[in-house]
Amino acid sequence: MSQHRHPGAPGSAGAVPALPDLPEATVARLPEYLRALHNLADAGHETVSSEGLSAAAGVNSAKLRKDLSHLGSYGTRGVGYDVALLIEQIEYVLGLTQRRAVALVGVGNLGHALAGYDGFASRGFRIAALLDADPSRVGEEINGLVVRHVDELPAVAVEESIAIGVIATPAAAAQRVADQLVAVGVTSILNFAPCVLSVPEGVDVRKVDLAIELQILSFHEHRKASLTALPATGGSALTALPGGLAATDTQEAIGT
Amino acid sequence: MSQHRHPGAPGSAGAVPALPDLPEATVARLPEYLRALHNLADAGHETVSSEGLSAAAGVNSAKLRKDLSHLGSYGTRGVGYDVALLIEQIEYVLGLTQRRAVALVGVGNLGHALAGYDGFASRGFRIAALLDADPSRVGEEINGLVVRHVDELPAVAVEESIAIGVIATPAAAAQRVADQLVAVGVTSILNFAPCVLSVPEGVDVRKVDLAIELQILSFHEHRKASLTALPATGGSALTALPGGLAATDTQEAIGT
DNA sequence: CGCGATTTGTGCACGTCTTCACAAGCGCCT
DNA sequence: AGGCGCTTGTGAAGACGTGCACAAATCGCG
Ligand SMILES: NC(=O)c1ccc[n+]([C@@H]2O[C@H](COP(=O)([O-])OP(=O)(O)OC[C@H]3O[C@@H](n4cnc5c(N)ncnc54)[C@H](O)[C@@H]3O)[C@@H](O)[C@H]2O)c1
Ligand SMILES: NC(=O)c1ccc[n+]([C@@H]2O[C@H](COP(=O)([O-])OP(=O)(O)OC[C@H]3O[C@@H](n4cnc5c(N)ncnc54)[C@H](O)[C@@H]3O)[C@@H](O)[C@H]2O)c1
Repeated sequence: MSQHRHPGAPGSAGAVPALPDLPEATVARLPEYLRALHNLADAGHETVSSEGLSAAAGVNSAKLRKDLSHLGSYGTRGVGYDVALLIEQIEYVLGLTQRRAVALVGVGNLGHALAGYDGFASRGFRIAALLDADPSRVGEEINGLVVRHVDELPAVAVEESIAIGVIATPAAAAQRVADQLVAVGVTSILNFAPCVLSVPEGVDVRKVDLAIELQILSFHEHRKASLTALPATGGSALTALPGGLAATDTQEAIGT
Repeated sequence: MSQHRHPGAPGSAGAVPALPDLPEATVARLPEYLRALHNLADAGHETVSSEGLSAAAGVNSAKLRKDLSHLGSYGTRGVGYDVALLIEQIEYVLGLTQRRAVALVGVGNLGHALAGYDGFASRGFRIAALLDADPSRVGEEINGLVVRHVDELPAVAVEESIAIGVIATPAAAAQRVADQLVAVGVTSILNFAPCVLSVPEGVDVRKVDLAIELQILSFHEHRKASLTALPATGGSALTALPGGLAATDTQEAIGT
């Protein structure tokens, strides 16, 4: 992944392409397709059918075809999609042709883990700065990066052309940090703190909340339990028993 | 119209198995309401209007009312919702009246952070076991819990009545771990590894993928940039101008 | 050169989610 | 008691997302 030509392109031409207006649901799935495609490429596949790719990504094949058709994608009927080309296309649409610089604010428990995560680098991002408010943490070196004080954010933003801010501070500080990020021009924020952030229009915020995920699972556990407590139909019972391992396909995904 | 069973009876008399069949979208928001409610309760509020709660949770008030109406919840017209009662109701529906035991598999970079996270405990869960395949990690104590070998999973599952499994291993090991979890009766899995898991029907899997979140943000960045850029020729329209954007006041506006 | 096998791209119908708008219910004040 | 303002709960409409089913396109082969 060092070359990137064919930016977009059906119309080819040189000018900046009109970015297709993708449905949110599609945008949320493209990264999944991209990951699956990279796996396929590594495995030596040059082309892949919608059936194959959809299986690898855990979605319905018709949905996948529709998603790809939205970005004016090129598949070949009777053959499938060219893996390398599709990777290029998706990376272009997602804006991954340039490696975006990420600033991570809050280098605590979670922040440390994130700072040391190489999944960022391999998927189009560069952690360009670590920031914290705690003087005792400032100066610490993690993974080759030195933690700087959050007050240096304005300088750092310019130095590193920060495009995305990640908030990993306690909830109480999150809004303040978000304000600071917005103030230096950041228009995309990934928030790990369990709280709602207020930001001006034009700024995108995505939230990751662990406890919420668990609580959703808890609901389904609760529901499953309340169902097994009733059924009278003699069917194939099974409750807590392991039984056989008939792991088959099928999804179980829910969008954010 | 029809009489609803008595609302979440924490005391659980004898039979209240019929759990309302909530829309998935609603289920995903309930935890958010719950968090907001706890904040309100801590702040001393005894009641809250749908307007107030929806603002705190970052959603539309009509949506909130419809969500709550689904779980047969009773608010009082002209007054609002009783905060304490609503908390009870939502916790009941989400199955949080019992503290569910969580097994965390993969105590590496991320696993360490999760193990030390107190947001679990305060939101209805108990990390009951830490498991890893690396012998050199087994025996390590984190936050009062000793890391055990993943092969002990069957024993641990019984000892601790594990209800939910969290996978924080590399992607290559995730499917295997999922199979092991399923084999010991776990029917809810939270997966941090960037891969698709195959599980039998009846098992719920939720995935958290950091890179995907960033890539979605990247798309919107790309889109925003392509909109603001017009005449300038080619090249990436890097926007590193902090002073450019409005200073912004930071109130209102929510990212969806 | 044409044919059959294959696979894409999409029209359409259906289900889910969101949002508006408003009647009905509730408490309070006079 | 009656009226008034406030807030819930919900009908209806529309936006959005999903998946089937099939025509159109393409390849390989005889
Ligand atoms: N640890 C986890 O596994 C985990 C999981 C999910 C969510 N979270 C959430 O992520 C956030 C961080 O969790 P954590 O466990 O790392 O907490 P932590 O207390 O270990 O780390 C927080 C860090 O933020 C820094 N900080 C505080 N105020 C700041 C400010 N104004 N500017 C910059 N830095 C500031 C602190 O100095 C500290 O280093 C919390 O909101 C938590 O709820 C954590
Ligand atoms: N570190 C992060 O911030 C971060 C962020 C997002 C996603 N992730 C994902 O989370 C997962 C873990 O990341 P990490 O940085 O902690 O990796 P890590 O290598 O630090 O830790 C992985 C741990 O899993 C253990 N393990 C390996 N195979 C196992 C098995 N079969 N059974 C039990 N344990 C096993 C290893 O011994 C190791 O302790 C990865 O899939 C990663 O992509 C990590």
